[in-house]
Amino acid sequence: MGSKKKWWQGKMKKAGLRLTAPRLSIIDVLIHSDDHPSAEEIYLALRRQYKKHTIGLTTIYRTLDILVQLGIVYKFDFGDGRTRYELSEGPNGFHHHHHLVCNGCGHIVDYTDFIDEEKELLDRTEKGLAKKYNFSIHHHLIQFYGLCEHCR
Amino acid sequence: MGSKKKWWQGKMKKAGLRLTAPRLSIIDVLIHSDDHPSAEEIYLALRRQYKKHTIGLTTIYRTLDILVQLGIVYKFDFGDGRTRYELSEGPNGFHHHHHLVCNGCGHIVDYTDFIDEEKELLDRTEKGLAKKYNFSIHHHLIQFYGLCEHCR
DNA sequence: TTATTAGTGGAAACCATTATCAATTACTGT
DNA sequence: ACAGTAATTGATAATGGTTTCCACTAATAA
Repeated sequence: MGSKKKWWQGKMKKAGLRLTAPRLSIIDVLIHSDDHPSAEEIYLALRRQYKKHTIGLTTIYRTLDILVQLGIVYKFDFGDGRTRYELSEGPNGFHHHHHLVCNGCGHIVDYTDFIDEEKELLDRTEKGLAKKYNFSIHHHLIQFYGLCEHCR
Repeated sequence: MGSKKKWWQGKMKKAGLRLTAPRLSIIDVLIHSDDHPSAEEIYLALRRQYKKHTIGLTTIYRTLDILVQLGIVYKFDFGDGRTRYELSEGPNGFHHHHHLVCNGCGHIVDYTDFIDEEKELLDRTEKGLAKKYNFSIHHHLIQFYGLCEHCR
């Protein structure tokens, strides 16, 4: 076993941030979550996990902000009034996907189909936009909205 | 000049909604706006316009909700803590665009470049997703995030 | 016109997020 | 290991965008 470092730890260290227990726990929740928890959902998950010492909601929000800044976490608004979060890469590497949102029940599908074609076009678009509008582009967001079979 | 009906009026009528003065005013603000006003900005614009009778903020929110339901208006979250709105079609037809958002100052560029290529791929993706996940897809959202030249 | 129903808007409530600040904790150099 | 120092935490209070309530008004139907 080599010294397999968790990829986000390097980023945090480099930014001069401490690897505190709350921060690591929050990332841990995100790793073990297969959807897009809100700050409160993360808070509740941590409460369940560590009965004794609760991590304050304030800390959750603060930490998520930091992680978003560092690009470790992505931030989404699916229109249900709360911000939702997900890890930008899976625990052991990249796993890019986009979202399909049901306007009826709020159900969200993470799809990876078509990602390659999309990615190719997005890269091209990104370069074009960056040049024309003099932006440095860091990331993009694609969502499709509609109704799932149950809400049809 | 034929009987050129405002396209949204048909949609509203068909939905059994009344074409009241407040509703028409709100759409009017959207028509004459070249950016993405929030509910409050629309409220203030109307206040400026009609000194006498103010249209309540409640009505603005309610009406926007309805217009979003009907697909007359699109709803966006650019991450500045308020929901923003724009007409889904220009006053006399279609004018599809996507958004480029500066994370520094919040400046937003509406771009139409690359839209054709994007559209072609999106249509294809949309069909594929609809079939595979059994969704009926109504619309999509694409945003690029980065830093503009001033915030670089 | 009257009856009926849809729409309005001020005030109060709601609730996700942010600011405050005293107490705690992680890292540094010794 | 230890103390010094600056970053971090978290309970509480405040903020602010959005919704709810509900009595009043305006539009359509009979």
